[in-house]
Amino acid sequence: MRDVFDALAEPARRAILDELRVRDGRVVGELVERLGLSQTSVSKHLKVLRNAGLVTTLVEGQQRRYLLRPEGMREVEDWLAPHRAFWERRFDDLADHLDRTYPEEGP
Amino acid sequence: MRDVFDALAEPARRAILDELRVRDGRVVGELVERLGLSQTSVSKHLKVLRNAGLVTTLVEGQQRRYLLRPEGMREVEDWLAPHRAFWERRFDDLADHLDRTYPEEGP
DNA sequence: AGGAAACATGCCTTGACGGGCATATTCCTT
DNA sequence: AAGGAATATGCCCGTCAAGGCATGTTTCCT
Repeated sequence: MRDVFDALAEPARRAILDELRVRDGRVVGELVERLGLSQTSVSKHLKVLRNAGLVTTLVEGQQRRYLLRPEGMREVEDWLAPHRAFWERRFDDLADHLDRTYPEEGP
Repeated sequence: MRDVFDALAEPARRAILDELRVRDGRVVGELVERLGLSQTSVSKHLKVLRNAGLVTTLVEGQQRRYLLRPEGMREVEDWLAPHRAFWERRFDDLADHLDRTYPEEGP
């Protein structure tokens, strides 16, 4: 079972997530058509996304509807949050520096 | 040249970034010691991180100091932002639902 | 100058991943 | 029951990444 970061490393998988974000609850066929990938590929990528906890499946007769699972992003968010804090502080420092260097002005 | 998501997929590389976040500007030897990885491995991971734009090198004599490059995370943030918007909306919806289902109460 | 320190890099091997094809599975239709 | 639709999965193959080892490169020290 691979983790979330691993799942997000693949462009096709991010594309699938984007597609679901625009319209959640698509069935495999729709994704295949919209992304121009093979059905095999899409199914496999969906499996990875499911194992990573990023999507859920809803069985509907012979088709399966895929839904985003927001909690799946939690792990990413948790890792990213401290880093965001770090870099925002850095940008603030830069802004301060610029303010002191070019008071009341832009560079 | 691999992209940021690819770079972040490797646990060792995230560990390096964490290490730099705690104390920015470490030299390779420090990272090797603190992470318990081989020097070869660390150097290679640093190369990937540099190519991804996540760190910069500062040459200091025979050692090289590595610094976080916050702008590198931009790509991740840009991709993530719409998704965060999505899942926060979902959580709000869930909260609303709970509020209507258990008014003035917790479940 | 000679040697050690601190990193980087080339080579090799192993393992994992993604793609495609064929096939299995499940369900619907008639 | 039979056939077809919608997905999943097993297998094979090519590619690529990660780890380890040895070696190269640059810089410092004496």
